[in-house]
Amino acid sequence: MEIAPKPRPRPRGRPGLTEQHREAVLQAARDLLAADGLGGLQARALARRAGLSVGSIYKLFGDIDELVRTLNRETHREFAVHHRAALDAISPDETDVMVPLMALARAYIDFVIANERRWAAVLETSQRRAGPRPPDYSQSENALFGIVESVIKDAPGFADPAWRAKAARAMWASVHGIVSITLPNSRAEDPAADTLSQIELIIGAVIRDAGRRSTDHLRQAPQAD
Amino acid sequence: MEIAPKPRPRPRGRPGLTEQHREAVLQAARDLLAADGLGGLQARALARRAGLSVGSIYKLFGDIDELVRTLNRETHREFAVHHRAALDAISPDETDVMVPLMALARAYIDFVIANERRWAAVLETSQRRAGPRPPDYSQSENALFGIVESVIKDAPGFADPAWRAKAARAMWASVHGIVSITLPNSRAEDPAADTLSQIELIIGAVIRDAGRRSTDHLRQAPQAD
DNA sequence: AGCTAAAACGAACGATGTTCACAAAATGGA
DNA sequence: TCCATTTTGTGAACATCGTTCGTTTTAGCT
Repeated sequence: MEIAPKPRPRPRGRPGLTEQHREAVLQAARDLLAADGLGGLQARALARRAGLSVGSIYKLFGDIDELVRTLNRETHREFAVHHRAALDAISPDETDVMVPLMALARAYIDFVIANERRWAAVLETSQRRAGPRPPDYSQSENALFGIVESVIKDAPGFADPAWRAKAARAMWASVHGIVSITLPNSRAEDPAADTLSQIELIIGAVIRDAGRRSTDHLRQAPQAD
Repeated sequence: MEIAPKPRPRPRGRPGLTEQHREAVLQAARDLLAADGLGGLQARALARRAGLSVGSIYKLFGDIDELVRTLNRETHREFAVHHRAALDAISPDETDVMVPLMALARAYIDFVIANERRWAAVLETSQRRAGPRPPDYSQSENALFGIVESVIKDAPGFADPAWRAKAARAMWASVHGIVSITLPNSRAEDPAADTLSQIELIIGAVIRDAGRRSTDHLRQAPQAD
């Protein structure tokens, strides 16, 4: 006797909010975020654009912060996919570590430019919090650090795993700093060019320095401090 | 005949708000910012703590944003003074560039730790704006970049002024990135240690790389791109 | 004192996030 | 078919913001 796959009878009362309703709110939120930034995500505006009442927004998401967190999770996912794609586009027999590293940097810049307000929302919400960071951001950060770590794994001077992890974190925190300071302030015709060139200066120095330290004097592996 | 030094007669009506009143509001604002962050700077709370009415806050500052800008200017000034003091504490016949650079990094970290919410307020307000950055932040940034530039002026590999300027900006944007990512996330007993060590990795690599490039092959000075 | 000018005061307005008593909607039994 | 019942979306109402502006207070002058 086969057990029926739970053809649960419809519940008693008024039909509830469906997944489509949730998606309608999310789409309204995406539009408003892209148009007006975090400040555009207001309960009444969302309800109107999604064709629902204010109360339903709260039934679906608890509060506006939770809706913002949902959008930020989306942004993080796309961010990760975007970087993986940039890496995958590189020839597997490429030997110069700078090539994948700069491809990642370029991907970072492109993503920030193409998703200006969404990325700003991620940074703002991850910064305002007092306590521990929301897991999303840390997780996404760690994922990116992990990618960098794997890229430099076979480069000369990055043999020690602990040191490699530290270098990966330091390099990508630097990229984050350069992007977030240089990109919004640039009033050049090509804002990415200056940013990219500063990144190359830093990353190039770290890679060359590690390589020299591992081959110049053969007596020891690179050490922190 | 000497012109009397303007002993202007008191104006007619009710006595206006004095500089003391303005300072009372600022002190209330400083307290609330340190205690509750930017969200604590509310018109009614400020008025109560300063012993004034809500309307007076607006007479004195126009709006809350202007009050926040005033506080941020203060923070920027102290930030600059703090860094200059850290530099001045270094022996003038110190020859290793890493010494003043790491002293600046340490000063940066110490300031962020000692002025957590004030610094967060500076970053938040400089980030949320759509148009050009407020002049304060850019000015303070440029001042710090200028200090770094002057520190590396005589280091080997930084002869070219344009390249030196770029390196200074890139290095200090990196420091900013490392501090803002590593410091809030660290749950080690000494959060500054990890941050400082990552900074040393980056700055050390850039300084050594520039030095090697200028002495190893004597044919040319370091070039960007 | 009374008059007048100046300016602080704070009630009131509009906009916001959030809640909750109510009304709407769907099912099951008569 | 109708109504009782249950479930749940609705939106008016509430609390709290930033901000304004008519009113009240205060001082100087006659």
